Amino acid sequence: MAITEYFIRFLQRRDTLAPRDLDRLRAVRTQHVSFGPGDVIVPTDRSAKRSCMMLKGLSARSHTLVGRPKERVITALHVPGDFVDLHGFVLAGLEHSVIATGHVEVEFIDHSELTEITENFPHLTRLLWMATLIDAAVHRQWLVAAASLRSSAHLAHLLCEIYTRLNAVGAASDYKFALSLLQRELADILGYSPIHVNRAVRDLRDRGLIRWSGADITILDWQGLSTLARFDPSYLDMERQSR
Amino acid sequence: MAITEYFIRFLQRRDTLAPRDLDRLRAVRTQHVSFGPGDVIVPTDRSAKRSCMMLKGLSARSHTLVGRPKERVITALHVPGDFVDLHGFVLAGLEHSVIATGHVEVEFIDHSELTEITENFPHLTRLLWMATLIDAAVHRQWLVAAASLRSSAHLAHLLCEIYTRLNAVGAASDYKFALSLLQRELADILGYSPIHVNRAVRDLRDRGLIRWSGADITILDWQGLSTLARFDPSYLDMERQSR
DNA sequence: CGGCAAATTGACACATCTCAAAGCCTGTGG
DNA sequence: CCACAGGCTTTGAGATGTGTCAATTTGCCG
Repeated sequence: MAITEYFIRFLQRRDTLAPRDLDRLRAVRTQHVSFGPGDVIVPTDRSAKRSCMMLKGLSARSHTLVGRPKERVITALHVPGDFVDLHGFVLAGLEHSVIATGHVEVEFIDHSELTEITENFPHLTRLLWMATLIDAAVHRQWLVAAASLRSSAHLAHLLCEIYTRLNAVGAASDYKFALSLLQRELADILGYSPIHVNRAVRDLRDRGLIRWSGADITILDWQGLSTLARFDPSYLDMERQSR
Repeated sequence: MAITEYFIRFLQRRDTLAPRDLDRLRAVRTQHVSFGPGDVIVPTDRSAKRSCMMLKGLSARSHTLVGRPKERVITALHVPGDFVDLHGFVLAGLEHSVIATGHVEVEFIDHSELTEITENFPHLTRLLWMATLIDAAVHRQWLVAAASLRSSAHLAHLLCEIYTRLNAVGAASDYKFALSLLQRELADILGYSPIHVNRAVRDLRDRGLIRWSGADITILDWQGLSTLARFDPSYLDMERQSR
């Protein structure tokens, strides 16, 4: 199988891909694999030999604390087109695992391919680097949100971000999207108890900002939701630029 | 001026630098600049032409929220040897500013030098990439700490991390270090009010874990402090490895 | 000595957590 | 087709954590 077009779209939105780079990307060979809810896509491993890219569904980076194996913190979510554990290629390994929330399809890419790209395709290398740096910018925004927003606004921020990211790769439109996350998992993301997440969901519903039934979410009032969340998408770095 | 030896030590601790790479690094030309408390080292700028490396002191990445210019959130701290805004080289710009806390000395490096390195020194490029990914790993750990630790433990985690990072580059030892941060700034880091930070400081003091007078901190009981914080330094990726 | 900014303390309000129970949905087996 | 079981969602009530406001103390610098 060849590399996902979602990822190529992700890059092309942000810079111009030279034909040579594009050809190299399309020549990357991948292994397609499916996962079900809760499955471990990438285990914590100090010696991974491949990285994975999202094709379908939603995955999460899950951390456990020393001495408290039952508590879990989710530090990132990944949508189609995201190169989920590209950082595992450069770091000595992951300090977290990657899990599927809902049905997920991914493509695995051997690190040998990435090494070859970094040896011979400097511009493409910078774009891969950029992809990991956008992840880092998202981490920072989550830190900002955690430090400055109360529960409803914090949840609202997450919803704005996910919709924007899904929309950017063409995986959502019309302010509707599917979010295969349990309230328990939302709690692990936002750092609240599941009960409190529930109250935040109800609050957004009561304010008429969203409709939420099962996994299907509709944003009824984007203006209201993004204002409440003080959402400013510039951290997603979606401008085209020479890098 | 030449590039700081701190940074070379940072890299050499994590991988072996080929003589050719080491020579290239030493040939990087820099501009040395000093800053005082509160000074802006790097403004929010969509078109920065250089990045900065810490030589002395402590700097912070500072975010402001849309519509609330007085509220500030700090999402990262940088110690000597850190390549603070290396990510500004690959991203379209910074979504935050970098400020000095206390007296700071930095070296600025032109992006043209970095471009040249990424075109001709693939292994060195991967190491620069790695440096930005370690920053991202620190972001994730801050997210974990924010979601799972209460005030004293959260503060304890920050102290453990700073000491470990200072110690790793030889800028602190014997469990003593200088922290040029106001309680107000600690509050912006941890996401608490200054008053609550004060309570956390007192708590750690009362438990006999630290001594803290002015900017000088002594960790009296490393074991106790790191256990309270559930601190596990593996996210700092300090193992030597071929990358 | 005086003046400021930071650190500290106390009292009270608000946000969030925990525990417990009830309601809802969905898949399964009879 | 129905009854049931189990997991998720929703709700309530009381405990704990954290924020705000106001005042006092401390430490530094002119």
